[in-house]
Amino acid sequence: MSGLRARQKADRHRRIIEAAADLFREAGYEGAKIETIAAQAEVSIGTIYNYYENKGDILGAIVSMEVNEVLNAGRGVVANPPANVGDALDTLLGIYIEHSLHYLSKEMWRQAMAISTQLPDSPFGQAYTGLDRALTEQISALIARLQEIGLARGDIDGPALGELIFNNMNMMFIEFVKRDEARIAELRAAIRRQNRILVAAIAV
Amino acid sequence: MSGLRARQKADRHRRIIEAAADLFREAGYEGAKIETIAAQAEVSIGTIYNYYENKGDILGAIVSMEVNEVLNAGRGVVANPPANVGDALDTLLGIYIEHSLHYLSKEMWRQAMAISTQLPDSPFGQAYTGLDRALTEQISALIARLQEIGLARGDIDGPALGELIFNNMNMMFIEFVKRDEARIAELRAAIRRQNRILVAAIAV
DNA sequence: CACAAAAACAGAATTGACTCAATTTTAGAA
DNA sequence: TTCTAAAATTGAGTCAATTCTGTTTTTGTG
Repeated sequence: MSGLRARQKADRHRRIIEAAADLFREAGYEGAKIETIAAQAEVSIGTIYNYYENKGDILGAIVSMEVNEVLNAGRGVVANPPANVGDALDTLLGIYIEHSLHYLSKEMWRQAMAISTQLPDSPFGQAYTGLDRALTEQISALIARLQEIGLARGDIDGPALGELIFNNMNMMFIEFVKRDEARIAELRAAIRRQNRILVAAIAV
Repeated sequence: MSGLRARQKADRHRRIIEAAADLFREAGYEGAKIETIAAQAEVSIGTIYNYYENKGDILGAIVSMEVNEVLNAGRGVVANPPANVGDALDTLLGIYIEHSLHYLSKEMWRQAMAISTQLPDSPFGQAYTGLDRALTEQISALIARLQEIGLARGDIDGPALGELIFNNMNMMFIEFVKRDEARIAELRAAIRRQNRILVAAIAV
């Protein structure tokens, strides 16, 4: 039952993603033609569209892998947070940001974000919304953890705060990927400055 | 010197924008073909591209008008803010949000936002970044005003707070336009809930 | 008023994402 | 092993944004 067909399918998925990732890196998202991806993956154009609804979904598959890695890395911080609110937030958001350009270029991020708002109901659009939610929840989980430990005030609206922090970081990240010359260190510093207001309000 | 050519130019700009706005409303952004816009504006396809770099820039011109109206409306609130921090913020952000769907549909917003991150260096991409900045600064100006009046603590980092509030609202607005069934009232309520944390931290 | 240069216009040609009807491959029943 | 239905693949064709090149209009000068 797990026969040939399933194996070929998985293999073709892999070949398409690999070819696309290579070409996106080399030529950029716009520069990578479906025709070229198909050729490099040794499948036809039609097959690509059998596996992915549109070009954006191919990029989406790559972005999802990246974000899932980030979520994974974040778990460690939530389980074992630094001993004060400011550092805990900075560490978690730092992981998100530092990881972000490992596999994806700024251009790829720009495209991915654009597609996710342009086609919110496409497979990737929905997946992306889910990833955002997962990140938001991880931040909320960190806050809940800090409240448990007694590092953050218990009367704070944790979920709302998590959204606030994620939304702000995400918007800052969008502006960051829009400017090629923007540096990660500056991004982190700016976010720290903004979060300082919150940290002051919620630290015990 | 201000002769025929300049007048024709202004007239063609107007005709293109009007035709595009009509068609975007009727058929949606994707559904509106450049060919049709050109026909309705009584110019050729080539001429449209002489006036706008790409389809997105046409939408951009419409969005810019809308946001400028919103900025204008916001000035009144900054000049004469409600007598407490929570209401002042709610009133200003309320104006932004309530105005937002006057001329633009959610689909048009989705496209506009997507384009602004996809092509940050296109004329519209840059304009959009400028508009975001102007909105952020207006929020910061409101905070400064509240600090002057003595309604907000003077030791708060106003500019950073302005960014935080704008970024959060903007991200919430993006999620709002991504879901057709989302309602303005719910959006405002969610933002109020998030801002409550900030209001508690900065109100005198 | 002519006329040359500059600016604007026009629309056919190009390009690249995506579709679709025909063909090939696989699964599994007889 | 043979056969048939279902699943998957293929690539030529479609569609719409954008480009490009030749033509027309405007401007300012002699």
